[in-house]
Amino acid sequence: MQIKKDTMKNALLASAENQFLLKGFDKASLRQIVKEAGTTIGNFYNYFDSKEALFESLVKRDYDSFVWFIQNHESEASFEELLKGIDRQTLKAMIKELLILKLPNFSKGLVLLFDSSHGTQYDHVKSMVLNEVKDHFLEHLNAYKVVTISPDYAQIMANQFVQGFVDILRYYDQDQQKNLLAEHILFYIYAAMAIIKS
Amino acid sequence: MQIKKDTMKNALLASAENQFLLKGFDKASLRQIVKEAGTTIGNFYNYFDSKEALFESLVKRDYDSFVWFIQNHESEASFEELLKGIDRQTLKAMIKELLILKLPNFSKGLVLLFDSSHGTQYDHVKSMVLNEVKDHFLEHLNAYKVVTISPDYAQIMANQFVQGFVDILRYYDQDQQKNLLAEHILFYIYAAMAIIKS
Amino acid sequence: MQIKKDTMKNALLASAENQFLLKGFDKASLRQIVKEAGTTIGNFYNYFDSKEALFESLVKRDYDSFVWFIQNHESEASFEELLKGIDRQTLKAMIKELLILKLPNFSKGLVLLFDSSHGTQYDHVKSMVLNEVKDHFLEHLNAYKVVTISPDYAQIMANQFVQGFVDILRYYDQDQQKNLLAEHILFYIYAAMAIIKS
Amino acid sequence: MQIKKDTMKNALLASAENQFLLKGFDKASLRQIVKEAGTTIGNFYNYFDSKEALFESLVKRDYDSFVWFIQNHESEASFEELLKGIDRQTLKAMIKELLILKLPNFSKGLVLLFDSSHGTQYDHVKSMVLNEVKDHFLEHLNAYKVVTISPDYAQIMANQFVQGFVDILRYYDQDQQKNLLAEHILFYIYAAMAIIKS
DNA sequence: AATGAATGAGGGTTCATTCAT
DNA sequence: AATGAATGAACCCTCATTCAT
Repeated sequence: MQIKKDTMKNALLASAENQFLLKGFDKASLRQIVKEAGTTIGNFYNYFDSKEALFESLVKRDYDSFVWFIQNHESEASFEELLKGIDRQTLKAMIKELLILKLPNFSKGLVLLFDSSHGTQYDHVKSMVLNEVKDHFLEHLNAYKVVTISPDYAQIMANQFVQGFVDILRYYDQDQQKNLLAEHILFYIYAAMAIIKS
Repeated sequence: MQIKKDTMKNALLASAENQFLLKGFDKASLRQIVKEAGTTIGNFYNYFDSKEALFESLVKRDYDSFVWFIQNHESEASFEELLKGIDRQTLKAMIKELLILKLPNFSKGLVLLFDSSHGTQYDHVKSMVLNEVKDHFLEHLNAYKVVTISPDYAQIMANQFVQGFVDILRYYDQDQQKNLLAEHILFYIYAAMAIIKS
Repeated sequence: MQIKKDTMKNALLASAENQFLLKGFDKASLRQIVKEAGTTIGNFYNYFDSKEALFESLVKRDYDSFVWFIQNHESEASFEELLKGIDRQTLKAMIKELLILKLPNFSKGLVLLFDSSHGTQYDHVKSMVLNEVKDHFLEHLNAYKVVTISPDYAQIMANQFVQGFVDILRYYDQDQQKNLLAEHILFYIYAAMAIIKS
Repeated sequence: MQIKKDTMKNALLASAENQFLLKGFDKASLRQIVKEAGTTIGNFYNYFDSKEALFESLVKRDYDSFVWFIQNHESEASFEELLKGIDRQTLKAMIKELLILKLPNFSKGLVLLFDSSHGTQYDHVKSMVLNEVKDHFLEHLNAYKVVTISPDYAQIMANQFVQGFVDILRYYDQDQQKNLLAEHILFYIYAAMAIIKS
């Protein structure tokens, strides 16, 4: 019984993830989700209380991981030190190691959270994170008295950074994610350094 | 009760722009749009043939400008030459001048085109442009034999670049746009140069 | 002024006749009618009080003629006498002459009255006439003690007869109408005679 | 509140048949249909995919039967032979037997098909059949060198014949249909013979 | 005489959710 | 655990009609 139940629940979660990623929360239709999972509308409500609860199920674990990460990550002040005279390849390897150590393993939940949550209680998460990231950027830039980047563009930069982050989670599996994330972070570090030196 | 034609039409266009930007084409409801414009659904159809025609009205001019720009812009090969020994401030000024000369004045239409057109005939525009930009990036990178950036990340970079571009158009008025766009382009040039040199 | 007014009114009547014949009263749209007449919805109401009044204008004269004809036509008892030994060609010519003398000149108004009046006050006309014709048929058949035709079929026959009558008015101009109507009546006379004799 | 599935579906089909016969496909409203069936619009879509699918449900079987009949009916050339010297009663009995053998049992579907299908995919059926019947008439008339019936009137005759056919299906149950159809056909045979002999 | 803006009711359809079975 | 019937609100759109200009 228990096994049977989980099979159905997982099928629903899988087709929901697919539909939510494809169309977003609001435009994904329950009818399509249950059809893809091979069951009926009525039965769906034996497993989840609502469409929103279904979304929450997909997102909760990643959301919690993410909140934990945000609250516990230490400043990567060390990064700047690493920059002196270290070649690109080595630096990238170090970043990757750090990511593997510190970054939780995210699944598609985080993508849903950022790009498909319009209409849910998680609606605000993306803009919250964006602000966080923007402040982080501004802090670093101020530390180096980089007046060459306007606060306006810092906001835009933050949005781009997050967009890249989400794209990596969206389109690549966990093997490739850490690699691309390292490349991603490196891109911003190099860019920042180049501007600082200019 | 009789309102001059253009007044009502503009009110409809304004509230439509607002709603489309907020919720996207599909999720924006005519009822909300006409309510915001202070009229009724029936009257809406005295001004526009359909919801899609309304969207097109908001988007057409920018779309045409954009297509013209894409087809007529010359390669900015000159950019690379400019990099040798020119200081940041001067370079940014030069880019800004180029933008003022070559880039059409876009309004929010382009933002709608890129971020709110799901469900319309312009659905495909964003992915087309993304591909174009990605190819452009790959071309430049290949020219310098930059093997340090993976093709996968080039795609992600393209998406970020466009995202930044759209954000600038979305949140800033035309006075600030050219300035921020110059900063935006400069950011990618510096980043690219730093990576090439690494 | 007067001339101008009539021109517009006639244009409206013409396009209305066209649309009503094409789609029937209910499904013909005022928008299409005024468009075809080269004017606007608002202006339409300077000429007619309502859609129904427009229909009435098209139908009134024929309706009155028809009512007058129904009430004043004498029994064509003479028809039966004519049958004895008269050849077809002569008979048809005589019927045609009678039609020319007695039958009003109908335009498309009668067609509208019969086949396009669903939703108007003339809705009932067709069934009224059908009953009249059916009774007429039954009367003649009873006179000859024709038990070979069931009352049920008399009703059906009446409907067919009227259908043929309307088709002739609908698809042919006034030159051909009298000719075809004679052929039509002759058809029923011959059929009746054949059955009586059988 | 739960009604067994077939009960509701049949109620919907019944009220739909009623409304379609009364007003035709386009003018019949789903709201009225569901009201008559004692349910709601939303529930209607649990039973049928669309208004058109509902119509198709009412019409499909008769349409298929009819197409089969049209394609497989052999020329009734034998009819003419039967005419020589056979009395009316016997002839009618023979026709009726033939109908019972060869003609499918039609319900109201065929009536809908002919008289209420404007706006559906079956829109063309009636005019197709009319042409078929007209050609059939012309063929027989030509065979006997009947120049006394004009091609114009053959068309009108065809329309009347079909009208009678549909009326019989519309207003009578299956017991009476075959009987009246025999009478109907006989009427046209006698009429034709009388004209030929004239 | 003419325009077209404004209204309100109704058209077919989709949706998430509830509930009897 | 599973079915799908039932609900009611919302979707985009069309209609005849009214009225200010």
